Amino acid sequence: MVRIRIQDVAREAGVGVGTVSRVLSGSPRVAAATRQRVLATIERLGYAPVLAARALRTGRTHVLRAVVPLFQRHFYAEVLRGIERALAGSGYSLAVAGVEERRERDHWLRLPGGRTRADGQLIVSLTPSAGEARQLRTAPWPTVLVDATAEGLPSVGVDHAAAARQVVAHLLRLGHTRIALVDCPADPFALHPPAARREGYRAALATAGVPTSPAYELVTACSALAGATALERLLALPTPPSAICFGSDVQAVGALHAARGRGLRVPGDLSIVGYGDTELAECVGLTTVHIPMRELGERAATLLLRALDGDTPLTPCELPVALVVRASCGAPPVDAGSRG
Amino acid sequence: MVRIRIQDVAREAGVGVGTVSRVLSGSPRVAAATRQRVLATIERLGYAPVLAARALRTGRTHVLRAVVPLFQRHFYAEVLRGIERALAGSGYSLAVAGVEERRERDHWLRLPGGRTRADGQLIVSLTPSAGEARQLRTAPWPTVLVDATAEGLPSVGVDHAAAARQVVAHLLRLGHTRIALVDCPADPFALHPPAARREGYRAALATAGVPTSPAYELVTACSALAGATALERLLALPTPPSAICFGSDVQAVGALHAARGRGLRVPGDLSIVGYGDTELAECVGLTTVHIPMRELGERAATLLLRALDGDTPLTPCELPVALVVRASCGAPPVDAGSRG
DNA sequence: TTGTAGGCGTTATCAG
DNA sequence: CTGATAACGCCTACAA
Repeated sequence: MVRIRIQDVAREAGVGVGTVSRVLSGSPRVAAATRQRVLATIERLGYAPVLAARALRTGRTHVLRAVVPLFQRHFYAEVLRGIERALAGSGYSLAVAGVEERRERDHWLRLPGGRTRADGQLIVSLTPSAGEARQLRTAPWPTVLVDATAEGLPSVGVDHAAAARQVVAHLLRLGHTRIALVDCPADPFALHPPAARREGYRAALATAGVPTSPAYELVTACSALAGATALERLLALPTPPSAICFGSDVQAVGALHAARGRGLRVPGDLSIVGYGDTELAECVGLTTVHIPMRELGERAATLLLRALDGDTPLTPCELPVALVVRASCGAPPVDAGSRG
Repeated sequence: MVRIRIQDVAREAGVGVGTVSRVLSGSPRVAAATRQRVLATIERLGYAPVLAARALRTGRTHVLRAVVPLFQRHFYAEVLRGIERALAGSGYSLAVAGVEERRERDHWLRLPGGRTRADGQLIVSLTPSAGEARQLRTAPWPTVLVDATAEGLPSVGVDHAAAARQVVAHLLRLGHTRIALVDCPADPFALHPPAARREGYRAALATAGVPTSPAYELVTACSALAGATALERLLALPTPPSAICFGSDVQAVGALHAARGRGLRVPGDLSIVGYGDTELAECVGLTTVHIPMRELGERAATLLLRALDGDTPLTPCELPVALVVRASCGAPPVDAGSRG
């Protein structure tokens, strides 16, 4: 199996390499008959261009990179899927740079960044520092942030504050007043805990005139175990909450299971709300917030593609979230209501 | 921001490009002092080689491709993570080719295969046809199959038959005799339903002298809804099973939830076993089979790397599975046991 | 141990 | 409209 070069096609078709190249790039400056002949020869010989040569000559690799923290599996799996879909048929291929530790994160967010020179970059759930953002902004290739923002960089995300407000409003409507928040970091490497969700939570309570309490605000890891542990902590409080909003479905399901194991009825004795609307939530009937992960990826990739077409500047976009009401929330128990 | 070439480094360091290249490739034929000087210059100038040029020259792209069906999210997410880990620091980057439809599958399994010319390929959960396998075998670059097998191709997987035998043996030990199997296809594009799990299931029952029944063997989609639907079908049988083995955790959790919604106690009235041991299973206390997805990816990538080092031939490898006993299985209800 | 030159397969520029 | 030819940046003989 010998490799066929553009030269071979040219010789076989009785034309020059330039013509073959023009056919390949869809240039209009080729006679229809010639084009047909060249195309037929390409087909017959099974010619496929060597991308490295093309990349060397043009300076474009036709590779896009996605930098993804591999922790929140449900999230990144769906986002990647969306990206893939947007890229299908675009001529670009996707290089995935998985990030598990700080060193890797820094490596990929620092500019000259790594092995494969990509034509553009998608950064998922990772917040660049001011310095990193500046570098990214002045880089020769575009970067789009997904579920994160940074000064001057295009991004696609959702309004976590609004989402949290919706959740709390729903619980208030059901009659709850003792509502806790168990959050988890979106960016595992962020220096500060996630602020948006907490602000939405506080704002919704403030609007309703319900006092907040530090004891009702926890931040913990994004795992079922952490969710269960947080639940225990809250239940041990002198005045335990009658409803808990979690920062992720995994935590919520872990807590849900733990609560039932303790003999608590959900939603009878305790209401629980997740976040994300992953498959998990659907399986167990968890009320949650739908985060359009797939669309996030798809839109971000589309945006990046557009930037590559020279269609700058890019406008950041924010996708809507929606409360998904399932079976894990109800009215607070009567004894709890009286104490609230 | 101007691009720095190897030439610039050479000039700046007062050496020839050959020397710089030798330093880059770690050749021993460079004086220590010269190497130091070159290294320092590289650092100072922030030089990074243009991979396309290197690829063109050497014929190696240093890109590995993973062909992955994007359906079974839990599975592919973990496998990808394992692959990533194995590749970290290897100098190879990972191009992910997501497969959602038959056309895409065929595209990637057919040889000249697509945009990025990769140095090697990992195919996950997709079974090549005889013809495809032959082509892959004679290809100039190696392919490793993950959770699939094909004549003459190296693979890493698990023994699904043994896994199913373990599950059934466990249920038999608990006293069940009316054991159903709700399976799902591993390869979404396979022409035949998955055979290994079913064979293990049948073999275990046969060994125990328990008759099998076609009505107890279902194959359906890998979703919570499909699991719930299958449950309904089985419960509607004249003699419903007292235990159900599922082909995936998602199905099992869907069924678990549906069963409880129907007022059945699990494990009191019905025992349920999942498959995979995804996060899902842990969250809800599902007895299941641990499939080492991450290790699968890691081993496969390691194998591929070894092949790239010329360390052929590759020996297929099979990773062990293990039953994970949680709370979803118990003894059959007494009335059921008497009828079994 | 080091420098020099040729070529990897394409595309793009320039004459024709 | 088409054909020759010069880069693109790097690696690697080969010569020094």
